[in-house]
Amino acid sequence: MAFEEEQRIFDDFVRNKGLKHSGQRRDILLTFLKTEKHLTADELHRLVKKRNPAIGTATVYRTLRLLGESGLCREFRLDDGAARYEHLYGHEHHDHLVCKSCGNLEEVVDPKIEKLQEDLAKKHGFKISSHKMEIYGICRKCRN
Amino acid sequence: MAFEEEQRIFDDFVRNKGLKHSGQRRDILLTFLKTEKHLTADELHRLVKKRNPAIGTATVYRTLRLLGESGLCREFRLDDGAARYEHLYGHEHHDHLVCKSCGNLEEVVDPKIEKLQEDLAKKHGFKISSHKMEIYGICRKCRN
DNA sequence: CACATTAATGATAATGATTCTCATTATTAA
DNA sequence: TTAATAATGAGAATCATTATCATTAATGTG
Ligand SMILES: [Mn+2]
Ligand SMILES: [Mn+2]
Ligand SMILES: [Zn+2]
Ligand SMILES: [Zn+2]
Repeated sequence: MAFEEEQRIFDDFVRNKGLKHSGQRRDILLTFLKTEKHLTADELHRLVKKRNPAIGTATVYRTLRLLGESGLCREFRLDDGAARYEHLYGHEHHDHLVCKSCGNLEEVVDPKIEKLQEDLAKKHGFKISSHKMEIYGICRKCRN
Repeated sequence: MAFEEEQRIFDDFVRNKGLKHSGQRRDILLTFLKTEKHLTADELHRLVKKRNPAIGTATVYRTLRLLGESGLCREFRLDDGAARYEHLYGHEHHDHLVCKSCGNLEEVVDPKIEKLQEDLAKKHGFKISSHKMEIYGICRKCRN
């Protein structure tokens, strides 16, 4: 089984917090790790239920919060409102090209833009803690 | 009374759509125009009720949609989930510096960043329809 | 292993934002 | 003034997410 590194991180996190392990948490973690998609809690829940049909909504949300706290995942939201989750561990910061046709998210980074964002903030006396940039449009595939 | 231009745009829009005028719509429009803040529907509703206490929630949402369709306002959402509305007519595209301490939004534009965003999309064969960029952190005032 | 302690779970209720439904009222053009 | 029809507001419905709580499972100890 892969993801030993991530599993170890989560195990350590759980132990250090005085929490307990559970089959549900393991199922959710592995299902999350197995996809590189940007899933909503509901989409992840559907996937996890293939592995363990009894898992409840609340447990998915609760575990997602723990994954966030342990540094394994990151929550963000597009303009559609629902929260989405993506891998954080071993993934550099990046922004997204969001296709309004197929819904796919392409991950991109432009160091020049990142630099200019810092300059822009500095010029306004603003201390950055994070930023987000999304470009909406039609992806190459969908344009044919 | 100011905002003649915006009022004419809205009147034309209503007429061309075969809709009707109403005191409520006028109250909501004027209240919206009078602030330069980035309000949620609920915040706007509170303000409008000072002018007309009987106005209902649904009417605020319905009118906000019409303002959007007529080009007078733009909906967007920060990472907190709730939709916010800002003036669109007579306002250039801009991005936001979002202060996590006082909640203030500062409007900014950097033509160099805008240009690099286009280049970035082009490089990926992506056809842009819009984009959003938000920088989160602490504003000058809040840093003391 | 048996037990006590305490965290985890899942069903379900609750919440907050937004939309829908519908009976009533207001606007408009004739 | 009237007939046609759009607009309104109250409240129900919806959707994503969180809270509550009785029950179950995990953990450390003897
Ligand atoms: Mn991503
Ligand atoms: Mn703005
Ligand atoms: Zn696409
Ligand atoms: Zn501030």
